[in-house]
Amino acid sequence: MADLALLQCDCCTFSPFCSNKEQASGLLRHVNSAVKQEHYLKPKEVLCFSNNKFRNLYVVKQGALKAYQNDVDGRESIHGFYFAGEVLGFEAIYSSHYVFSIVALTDVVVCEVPYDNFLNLIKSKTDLQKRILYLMSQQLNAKSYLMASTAERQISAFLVDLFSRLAFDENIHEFILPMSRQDIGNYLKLTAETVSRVLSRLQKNKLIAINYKQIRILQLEELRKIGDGFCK
Amino acid sequence: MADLALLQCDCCTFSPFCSNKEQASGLLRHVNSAVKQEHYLKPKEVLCFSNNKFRNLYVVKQGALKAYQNDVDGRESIHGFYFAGEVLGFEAIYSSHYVFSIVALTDVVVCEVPYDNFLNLIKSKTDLQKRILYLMSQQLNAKSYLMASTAERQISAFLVDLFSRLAFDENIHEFILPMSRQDIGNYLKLTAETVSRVLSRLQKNKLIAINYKQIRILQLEELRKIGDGFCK
DNA sequence: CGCCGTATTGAGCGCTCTCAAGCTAGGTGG
DNA sequence: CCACCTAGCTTGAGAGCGCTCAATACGGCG
Repeated sequence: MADLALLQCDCCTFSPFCSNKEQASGLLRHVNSAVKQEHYLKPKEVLCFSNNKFRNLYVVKQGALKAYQNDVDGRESIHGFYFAGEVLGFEAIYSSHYVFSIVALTDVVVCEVPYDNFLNLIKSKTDLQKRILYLMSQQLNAKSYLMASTAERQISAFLVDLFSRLAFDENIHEFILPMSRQDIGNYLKLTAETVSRVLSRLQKNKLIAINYKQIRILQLEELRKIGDGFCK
Repeated sequence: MADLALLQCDCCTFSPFCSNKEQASGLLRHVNSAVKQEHYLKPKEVLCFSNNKFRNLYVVKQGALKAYQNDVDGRESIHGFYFAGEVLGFEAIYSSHYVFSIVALTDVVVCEVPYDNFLNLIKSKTDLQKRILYLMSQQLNAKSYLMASTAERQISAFLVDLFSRLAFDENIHEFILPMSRQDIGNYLKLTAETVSRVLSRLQKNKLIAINYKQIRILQLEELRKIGDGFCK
C-alpha cells in the first residue's frame, strides 16, 4: 500500500510542485510546499461542488473521479474523468468558482493544493512556471475525440485514451472501467444504450473483450485507427 | 486606422504582457518586451502550419482567423476561431509543435510573441504569472457549447459566443460573420446544409435576421435560453 | 456579363435516441 | 446456502434529427 502510494507520486504530473529529495528517496507528505493535505473519499462522495469558491487545486493520488454539471434537460453533463497523477481545478482559476461538481467513482485519495500556496511556489521558480504552462497546455489538447463523427469513433478513441491513462503496465491490455455506461454516455453525449450497443459491436468484431466493467483491449492499433485523428 | 489599432490594444487580453506607459498614452510598437513584431495577412494566408516547430504565441490585433486540422475523412476539422484581442498558440506549448494550421479569414494583423521572450517576461512578475494562468484557464472553459444536444442549440450558443467576442458595442446587435457556413459546420461538426437550415429557421422564428454574412441578433436572451447551459 | 464559389432548399436515408422488455451480478436477509 | 431485490447492463423495435445527394439561387470578381 505504501508502495502503491509512492508509485502514484512517481508518475504524478504534479510531482515537480510537490516532490523533494525526501520524497524521491521514499519519505514525503506535507514537508513539500504546495501540497497541504490528503483527502480520502468513498465512491459517490463529493470533493467539491459546482459554484463553490475556488481555493484549491487537487491532484489525484489514487482512484477515479468525474467532473459534471447538470444541464438544462436535467441531464448530467460530464466534463471529464480524472485518474491517478492528474490535476483538477484549472478551469476554476478563470471564474474563481468551481465550474463542476467533482465526485469520486472509486475509493479515492487526493492531494489538496491551495492555489495561493501554488502561486507562491512558482513565483520565483522558472522551471515550475514552464511546467505549469505545459500542464495547462496539455489539458487544452485533451478531449478532442469528443468531436468524432460517429459513436463508434468516439468510443474507440475514448477507450484508447482510458487505456493510456489507466494502464500501469503498457503490456497488460486489461483494466477496470471506473465509470458506468451512463457516465460514458453523459461524457460523450450518447445514451447508455448506444454505448452498450457499440461496446457489444466492438466485442463482436474482436477489437475488445468486455464483461461489465472488466475490459481487455485486443487490437489497440485497430481501435486507434477507428478513432483516428482523435487519439494522440 | 491608428485609432482602431489602439482600440484593439485597449481591449486586448494580452495587453498586460505588452502595454507600457507609452502605449497607454498613445505611442507603442516594439518598445514592449514580449511582443516582437506585427504580421499582416490577407484572407486565406497562413499564419502557421500544423506540425511546424512551436516558437511564437500570436495575439490577434485585427481581423479573424481559424485553426484547423484535416481529419481522417479528409474533412477540415476546425478547432476554433480567433478574433481581435485573443491569444493563440497555447495548445502548442504541450507538444512543442503547432497542433493546428492557422489561416486568416479576413485581413488580419497579429502580434508575434516569441515564447522565450514571454517566459522571460513573466519570470519575476507575479501579476503576469497569475494573468497567464487566468488566460489559459479561460481557454479551458471555452467551447463547451460544442457538446450541446441539438444543432439548434449549438448554433444558438455559437451565435451568442460570436456576438460577445465580435461586437465592439454591446448595443449594436449586428455584425459580420467572418467565416463561411462550411466553416461553422466544420467547427460544430454539422454540415453546411444543416447550418444553413437552422439559421433560416432562427430567422423564421424572428430570433435573428440574417443575409449571407450580415447578421443581426433580434432576441439575444431567447438565443441564450436555447443554447443554455452552454452560453456563459 | 459570365463564371465560380457559396448559400439555400428539398427528398430520402441512416445513425442515434426513445421506450420498453429482459438479463446479470452483487448485496441482503432468512 | 439460497431466494429475493435492485441497480446497472443488454437487446430490440420504431421514431426523429442530421446527413447525403442534388438542383437552384445568389453575389463577388474578372
